[in-house]
Amino acid sequence: MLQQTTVVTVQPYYAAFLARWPSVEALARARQEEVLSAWAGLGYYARARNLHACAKAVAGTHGGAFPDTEAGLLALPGIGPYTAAAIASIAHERRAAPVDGNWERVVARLFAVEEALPKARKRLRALAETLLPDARFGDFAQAMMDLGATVCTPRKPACILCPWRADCVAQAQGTPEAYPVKAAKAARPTRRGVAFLALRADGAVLVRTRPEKGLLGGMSEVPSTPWEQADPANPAAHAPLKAQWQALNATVDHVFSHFALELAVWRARLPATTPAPAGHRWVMPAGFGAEAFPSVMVKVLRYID
DNA sequence: CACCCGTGGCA
DNA sequence: TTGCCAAGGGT
Repeated sequence: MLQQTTVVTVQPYYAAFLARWPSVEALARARQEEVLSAWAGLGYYARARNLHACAKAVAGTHGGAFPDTEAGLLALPGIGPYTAAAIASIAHERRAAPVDGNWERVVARLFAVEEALPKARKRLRALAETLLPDARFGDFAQAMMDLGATVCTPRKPACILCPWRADCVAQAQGTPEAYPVKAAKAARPTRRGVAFLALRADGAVLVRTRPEKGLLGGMSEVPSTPWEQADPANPAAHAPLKAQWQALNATVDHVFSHFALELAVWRARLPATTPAPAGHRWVMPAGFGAEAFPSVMVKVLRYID
């Protein structure tokens, strides 16, 4: 959960997950829809699918115990170099360097690495390994992350408090904030679409499940046109059913990792007897909690009134 | 290797 | 308001 996500954001989700699935076996037995609905709002939903797959792998082929080596951990779904090293060092007290964004920043400043991220990643990792102590690997891993989070911060680092002040090349240069150097980011394009809010007389809303992979994979959504650079040419052609669609005087704005979305909302009211088209289902608001609505869809659903 | 993949808080 | 940033991983 903490991959690219802050502790404050993760906290309530983590507590809810442990309460609902107290063991790896329990999580392995869960259905993916349950896991995704419990993850809804956290983002990067492939993590939820991978976590579930990981639980199944550990419960099934490892007899319920996690591997205790970096290589063994790395073979599990959702566990990459960082997480494998984090578990190996913190849980198993093995000599490993979980190089996260904090480590990268600390190391980049210590050695005044001029190469820009993300290309510098391999170099930073190699430099990080040279810092590893001969004992207390778990403590060291967490100390590095906490040093980056509280002292060697992205802006206004508290160098005066840093135990490595005397060894830090960037500090000696007087420009610690100049590191790590980062490559220019590509501009974030805007995509547009129309969302179709079909409301049945009994209060049910028409919903479908997104494809298993890709953006918001496996999550629930209100049907919509494709999201593309240009305004949708003929939105009605993508409507899930024939109805008196009313274009609302409002748009939903949402920012994803690599594009911004402007979603117009069209709404229609239908008789309580209206059947759900193929691939769709009617869901009462009381059932929304069991759905895996990503944040953008929560915004769309505000226009139910 | 480059790109894809969410969300919310904060300066 | 805009951009940055957060305990990265998969393909």
